Amino acid sequence: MASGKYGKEMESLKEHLAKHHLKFTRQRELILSAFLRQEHITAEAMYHQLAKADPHLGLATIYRTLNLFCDAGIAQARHFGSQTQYDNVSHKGHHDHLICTGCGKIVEFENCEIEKLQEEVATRNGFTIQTHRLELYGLCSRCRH
Amino acid sequence: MASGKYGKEMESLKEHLAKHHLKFTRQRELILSAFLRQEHITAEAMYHQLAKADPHLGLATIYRTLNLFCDAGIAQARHFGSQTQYDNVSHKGHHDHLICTGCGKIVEFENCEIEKLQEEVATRNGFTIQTHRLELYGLCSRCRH
DNA sequence: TATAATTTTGAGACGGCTTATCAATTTCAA
DNA sequence: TTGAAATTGATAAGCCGTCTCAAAATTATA
Repeated sequence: MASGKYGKEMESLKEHLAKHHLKFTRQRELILSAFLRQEHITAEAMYHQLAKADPHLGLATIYRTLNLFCDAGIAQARHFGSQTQYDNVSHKGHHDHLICTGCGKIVEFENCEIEKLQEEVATRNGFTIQTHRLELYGLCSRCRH
Repeated sequence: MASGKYGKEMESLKEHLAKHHLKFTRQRELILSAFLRQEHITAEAMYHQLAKADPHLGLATIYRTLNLFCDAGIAQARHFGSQTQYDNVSHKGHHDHLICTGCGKIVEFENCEIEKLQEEVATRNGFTIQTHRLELYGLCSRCRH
């Protein structure tokens, strides 16, 4: 099965495409393969990164495709400064962000206890968690001075 | 003392103005009074809200002033969607959100244990938290069936 | 108080990031 | 294979926030 090539993300994408009568294209496959190698990336960065693989790939297509990934639950958009970061949910599943409001530095962290408490909160409210977003904004040690 | 009218925020602002040789203006007072009534607001929303009080107040002035509040520690900018939300720092009773990906239902919750763990994570990484954002995405009990 | 120096304002121009448009191309089901 | 439907690339358009600058307001100085 060709779709096994990129693992569960490809499955998620194909499922989403089928469900919404969308098509599987060369560009979408290319962008997915590149995206899965990242923890998070901007559309612009991906545009430059893929310029060699396909010089004609348009920036609009990258934006559209990354947004498609968000709809399919593979990516998650995060706004910082004036740009949008597209996070790889599979990497992210267990890592959240500490974001310095001074210099923009981003530190990733994991905390099982927090995740466990999140599950409890969800269960208490009758929810089944699919994904989450936790961002702590503050000043890093350097910017505090 | 006239500056007591809006409490400690006015003190913070005047202190900041004095320190940086900036001036206290009618517009800054107006915008501060409106800002303090909000938990968070966008520049655009404030523009419309103040249109009656002062039809000539410019949008640029609102942006400049909200950014000034950030510098003075009264407000905190946070990017949400394509817009910037200016959070009122003095309102720290912030709640987090459970969001149903099926029907869009939003449930607010608070969890002190999670907050405590967040503080720990931040401290361990040398950060001082100013604010945070926690969103749990999943299916509510109704949408799961 | 009058005057001078400095800052702020408002209106609109501008720039960066993202989305919309549309003709040509590609995909996919029949 | 064929035709309907979706996608693409190029670029125009849009949105948000900042910058510019002359006029106005505020503060310091005399």
